[in-house]
Amino acid sequence: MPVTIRDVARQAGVSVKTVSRVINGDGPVREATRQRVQAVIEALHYRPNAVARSLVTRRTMALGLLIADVINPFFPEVVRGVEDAAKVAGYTVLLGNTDEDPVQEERYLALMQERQVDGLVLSGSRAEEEVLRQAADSGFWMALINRAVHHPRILSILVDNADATAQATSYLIQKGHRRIAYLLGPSRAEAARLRFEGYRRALREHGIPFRPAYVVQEIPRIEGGRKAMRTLLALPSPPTAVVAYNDLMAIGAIEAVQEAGGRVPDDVAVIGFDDILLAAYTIPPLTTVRVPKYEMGYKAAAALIDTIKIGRTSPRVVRFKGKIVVRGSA
Amino acid sequence: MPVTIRDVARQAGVSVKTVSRVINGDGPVREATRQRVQAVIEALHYRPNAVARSLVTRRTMALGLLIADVINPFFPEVVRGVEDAAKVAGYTVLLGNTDEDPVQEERYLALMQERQVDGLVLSGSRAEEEVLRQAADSGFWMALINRAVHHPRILSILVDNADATAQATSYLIQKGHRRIAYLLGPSRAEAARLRFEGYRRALREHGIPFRPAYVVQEIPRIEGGRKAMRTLLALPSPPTAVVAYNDLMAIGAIEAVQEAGGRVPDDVAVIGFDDILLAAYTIPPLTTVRVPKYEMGYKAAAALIDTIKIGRTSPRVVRFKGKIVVRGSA
DNA sequence: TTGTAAGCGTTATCAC
DNA sequence: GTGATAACGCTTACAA
Repeated sequence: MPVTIRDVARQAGVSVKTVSRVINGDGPVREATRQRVQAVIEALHYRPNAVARSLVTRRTMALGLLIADVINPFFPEVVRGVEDAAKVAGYTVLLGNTDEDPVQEERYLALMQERQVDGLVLSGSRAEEEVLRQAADSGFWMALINRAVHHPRILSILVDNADATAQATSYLIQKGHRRIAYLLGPSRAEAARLRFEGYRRALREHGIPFRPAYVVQEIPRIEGGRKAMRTLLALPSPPTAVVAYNDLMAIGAIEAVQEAGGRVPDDVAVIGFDDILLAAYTIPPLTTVRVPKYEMGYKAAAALIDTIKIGRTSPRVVRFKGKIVVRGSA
Repeated sequence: MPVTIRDVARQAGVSVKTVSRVINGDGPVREATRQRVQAVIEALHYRPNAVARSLVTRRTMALGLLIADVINPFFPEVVRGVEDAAKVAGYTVLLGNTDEDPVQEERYLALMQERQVDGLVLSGSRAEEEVLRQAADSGFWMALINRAVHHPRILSILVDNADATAQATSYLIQKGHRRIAYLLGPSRAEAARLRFEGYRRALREHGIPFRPAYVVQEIPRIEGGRKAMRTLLALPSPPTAVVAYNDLMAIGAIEAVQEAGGRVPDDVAVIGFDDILLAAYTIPPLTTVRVPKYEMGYKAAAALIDTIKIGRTSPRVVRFKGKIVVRGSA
């Protein structure tokens, strides 16, 4: 039988309310009483039951965290950022992997609501906007990383996807490239759309015509990048440079070029996005856009917690800047 | 105001118990009643409050998961394994990073108990054995990954650290190496002791004298490996091969050799442990011992859940085999 | 097949 | 300063 607040009260010869006061350090308690209660708490190894507390306070001091997949090297840093911010504020994190599957994400969303988490951080979210809106309407606080949804209970933590990709593309153009391809990510992802937009904008600004054949969409993994690059290489006039939706695809692209007997960056320059750990270790090391993943996770959780505390989102959107990291692939 | 089981009952013109029966699909309910209740549940968007349920059932259907650090490439796969097994069984995962710090780990342990998780999975655990024992004594179920503690409520999920390292060392010996160094991990880690033991055993079995100067202890990161290797390289008679506690140290060692103008594996052969994603992408790609991280995480959670269900650990220890993956570094 | 009442372990209300 | 007592939203006897 676990020891309860009642046991402590009885043992200390006080009421439960007094014990509660001692635990939470709120209401007034005579010092002598406090010490006596404290002693009993330690003697009995009493631990307050957070479940019972949550039932009455209506707060679980827990945050849900839904990510696409921890094994995907983009997410661990986000997770760590969220966890650190949560810890600082006394919150616990409930983790779920959604595999970029709207159905799984929605299922988890419902689960998190049942579990009464005080707020939810979503990274790699692919659920229908309507579903997110509905959850928010029902009183749920959310922070979206790399996705924007305009709603008074939804916070968005963004990186300047379009600008950063435009910069990366311009960088290639300045290096003399004209035949620049784009490896497109999943169309459900807002980030994918925005990055692609940045690519097109840079082309436009430099007066380089957009060629649909230079855009290949694939799954945002190494295999996807490899496959996409093979397609591009088979073109009558293959590109001399490639901008990828993310590092994983970029790495796959490098592999495909090398498999085909080409050299990177001499034959084909490759530039990625995210700056995952692996990026520094490929051959050649990947030139990419660094996304402040940890910081974004931290900020998402910290801002969400603030939001919950004050009862409104302010600010509604936080923007981070991506930064080109020039290494060997472009 | 959130809608409760009472609201549903009132609206459907039945008792709360009947609604409860419909939700949980237990007791007998007339089909017509069931449908009526179900309709009201949907109309009202009713979601049972898991906190209230947990308070009375005394089960949270939640597992705690304490790891050293999600950013350390060893852990994401473990996390994913745990999460997948938990999901299958209807459990939720509460995540915590302990940074291999006993103090933080113990703090989390207490927190998880307050939160009433049904069981706890620990990977990269560094808490005092006494602390774990005490938690177990107080009725807490635990699964330890890569650490053995003999206790009726503690499950251990192990990889054959000693054997696998002995194999790796023997592999080097068979390749003709005689001056083989060892990069030792954190002495608090049981895995570190066991792997080191395997190294010594292999040496002994092949009649190669053990040289203390060939053992360097460092933090189990890339920097640690680099530092340790530099020390070894400065020896009057430096080793021609190195076995590392983990891949991160091995990667650092490779870097140190190359920095010093040496070639891997020609001048110094390097062999790691774990087989993290990065291992396949270093130059040269790392020869290492593959540890079934995902499987160990999955098994830990699955076995823990079984254990909770039947009320006893059976079996008490699960052993996995490491397997040498020969790539380019040895 | 359905309902009533008690109680899970806390905190909140309001009196003393 | 301190203590009864009523919630919180649900499940579990036990009745009906």
